Amino acid sequence: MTSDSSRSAPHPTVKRIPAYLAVLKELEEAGQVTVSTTDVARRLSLNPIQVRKDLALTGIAGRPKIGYVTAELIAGIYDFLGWQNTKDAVLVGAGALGTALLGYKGFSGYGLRITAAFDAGKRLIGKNIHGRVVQPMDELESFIKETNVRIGIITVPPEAAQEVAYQFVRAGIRGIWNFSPEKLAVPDQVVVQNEDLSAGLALLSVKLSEKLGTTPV
Amino acid sequence: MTSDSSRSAPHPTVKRIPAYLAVLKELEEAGQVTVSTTDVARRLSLNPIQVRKDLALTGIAGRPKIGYVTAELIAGIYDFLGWQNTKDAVLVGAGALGTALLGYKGFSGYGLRITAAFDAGKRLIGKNIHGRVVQPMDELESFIKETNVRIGIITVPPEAAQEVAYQFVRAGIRGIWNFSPEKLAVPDQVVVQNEDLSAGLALLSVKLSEKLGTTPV
DNA sequence: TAGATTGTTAATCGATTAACAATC
DNA sequence: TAGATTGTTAATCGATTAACAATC
Repeated sequence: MTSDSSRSAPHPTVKRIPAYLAVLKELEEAGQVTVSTTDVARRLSLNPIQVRKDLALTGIAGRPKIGYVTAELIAGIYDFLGWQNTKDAVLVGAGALGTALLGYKGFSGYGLRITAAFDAGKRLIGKNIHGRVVQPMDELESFIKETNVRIGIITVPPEAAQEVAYQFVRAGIRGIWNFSPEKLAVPDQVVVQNEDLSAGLALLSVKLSEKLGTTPV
Repeated sequence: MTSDSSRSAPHPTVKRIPAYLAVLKELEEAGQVTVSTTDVARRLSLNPIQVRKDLALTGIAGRPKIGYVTAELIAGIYDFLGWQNTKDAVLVGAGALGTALLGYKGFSGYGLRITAAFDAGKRLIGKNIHGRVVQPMDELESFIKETNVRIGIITVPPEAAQEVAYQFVRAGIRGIWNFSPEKLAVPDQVVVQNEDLSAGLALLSVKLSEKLGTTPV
């Protein structure tokens, strides 16, 4: 055991891991049996030392001069992220964004399967979206309890988000993937991951202004 | 002038700014004429010192004991982000995610207006999505040049993303908002903001494993 | 063997937090 | 006036990068 397992993994590192996974999968498909961090770093415009340190978290060791066994590293990353066992999730809010997520093929590669969709709007209930029939909100809590699902996805308008979060928590959801711009109040034992478009757009705006020389003040 | 305008703004700060904006707008609507960083920080579970330092970037000064004038601070943030003047953008990839973005009402509050949508699929061309008619790819470059739009949004499958980026660059796009998981090669004068679902999901997975006590190794 | 690569320890860098004087 | 709040300077913390020994 190389790393101190009591310290939790640094967030910046965790966020880079999926990019490593994508590159490694590509290289594996191209028949590359071993891979060096120099190579991975170059493909992602990163520092090789950083890549090495990040990948050390998986517990997979490389060999000097040789590098890492591609397949071993891929398996190590799946283990690290817990993506080797597919986890079920429920989605609430079957609007445009919810529909997009329900139709997204890539989640199977990320160990996620959205098993059910719910919505408050009568117009959407009963509609089949990419193989899942939209269910009414008053069935949400019993569904979560019965199927023991632990991940909830929120794609409702901001004013409805907190109420959905309350229902999630009451029913036993432990991880919330929040696509609404609303900050959610949840108890300590529940984790929230916010996907905030406005933060990304703010960064794009500022980087763009800097690049264009139009200091935005 | 308080801050050194030559140093570019720290990314973590820029990403927090929209959250401040949302809180301040809410408070303004509730009739709160002045606001303290203590109050803003509490509502976002942040450190007041950090909020104060972040908001200093806008150049707006507060007054001891009083706080900041809410409206002034809001205006300052709009200025800082360059969101006071709405910027036009083109979107390529009119699938589920593209449709969701085309239908998103919130962008007007972020100074963004998606003026046109393009797609390579004959099935989608001509379709009216939230008021914009999907155009064929061979009209993309001329459209960008004619309308002088500077922001491009990519919501195509990963294998098509780089080619779209090339077309964007040739036509004069300066900022790319990339929703595909593909790393894009672009020249120095073009900025790219990646919205990567897999990074967010990786963080949720790891945080969840830590919380559930199932050390994922 | 020589050179490339790993992996650890140390140094640097940048962001966050603390301390505190100024002030309404 | 006293207390709350700003805003600056200093200290701390954590992540990135550099240096370098080990090794295939």
